[in-house]
Amino acid sequence: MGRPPCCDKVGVKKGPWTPEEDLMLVSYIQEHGPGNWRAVPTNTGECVCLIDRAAGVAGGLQKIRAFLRSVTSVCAGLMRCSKSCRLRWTNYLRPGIKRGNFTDQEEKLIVHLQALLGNRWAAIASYLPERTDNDIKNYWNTHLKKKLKKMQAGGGGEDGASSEGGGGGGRGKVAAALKGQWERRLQTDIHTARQALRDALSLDPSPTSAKSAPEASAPPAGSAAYASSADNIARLLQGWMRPAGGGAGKCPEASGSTSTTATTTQPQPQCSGDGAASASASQSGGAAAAVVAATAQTPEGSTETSKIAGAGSAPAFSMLESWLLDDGMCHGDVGLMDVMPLGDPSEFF
DNA sequence: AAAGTACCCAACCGCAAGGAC
DNA sequence: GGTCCTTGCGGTTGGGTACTT
Repeated sequence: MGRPPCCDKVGVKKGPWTPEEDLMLVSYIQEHGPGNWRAVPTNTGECVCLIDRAAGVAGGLQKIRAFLRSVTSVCAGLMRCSKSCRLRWTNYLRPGIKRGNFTDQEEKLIVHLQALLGNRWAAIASYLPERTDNDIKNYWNTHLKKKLKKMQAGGGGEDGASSEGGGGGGRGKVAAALKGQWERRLQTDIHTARQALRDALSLDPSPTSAKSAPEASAPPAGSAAYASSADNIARLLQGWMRPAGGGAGKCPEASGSTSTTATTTQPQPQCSGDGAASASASQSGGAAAAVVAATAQTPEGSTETSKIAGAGSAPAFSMLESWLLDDGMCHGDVGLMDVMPLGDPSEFF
């Protein structure tokens, strides 16, 4: 048999993405929505027309248009394989992505989930709607793994949750037992698996614990300023405006402040569809923001937008339960971080 | 100041699952 | 039912940057 390569190896560009490539991709997705990645490399030649169409939104588009026209390769479409396009979108460009600076709360949640789910980064990422699996995976490999190792080596073993540590103290055993329990049940019946998940999470539904959300370490859900891809694109645009000094595709301010064109955006209730996205566009006022906001409206983006954090709500167990367990519920309505106050990982188990 | 080393992260690769034909 | 195609996932790598000597 043998699977054919996802694309011709000849003439396919690899390596870091350039700002113009990013914009082409975003423009394409604005028009067609995420998905059908196979068609992206061939169809992205349309992007200049799209940008023309959007030219009235902000003056900055004139510059973008001029820039794109100055790049001869633009009209030939993206010289990228579909896989690369999808990855770039999901890991970097899609709306609602928060980059860098993991909060303590997020850190703990990742540790919890890693203990429960193992290295199923996509599954873990689904509980952190504004983080990508790649981001979480990187963060785990570079920070958390070491941290946990240190803790265990330090004798405390505050968190026996590491999948590698395995041993640890009694708490680690409990965690392992819970994990095993949950997985066994998952294999037998989805309903019992749901119950197992409930058991494993063993949340205290009391209002006191619900109120104990660490407001200092994490912003209130309603006002969480998650960087949208408008910010991401704005950074790219910043890169354009500068002399091409650094490596292509690398944003000088990749983890730093947002540009002047992009203001902080509110969490967008993506599942509800349109309003918030366009609001974000008008707030940002930038060309890329308009492009991105329009992208967020695409109806095909259900799989993408379902990961996007929405407005917070009172951290009630019923909400958490729904969020976690209801297949039909759009996960974009509320992020787990919004409903699940986290304490010490060791307390968790 | 230069060289060496460690760290971080974006991107690639290969595999697997699911759907279409 | 079999084959091919597309998408998603997890592991790994390579290049850039920061830090140390």
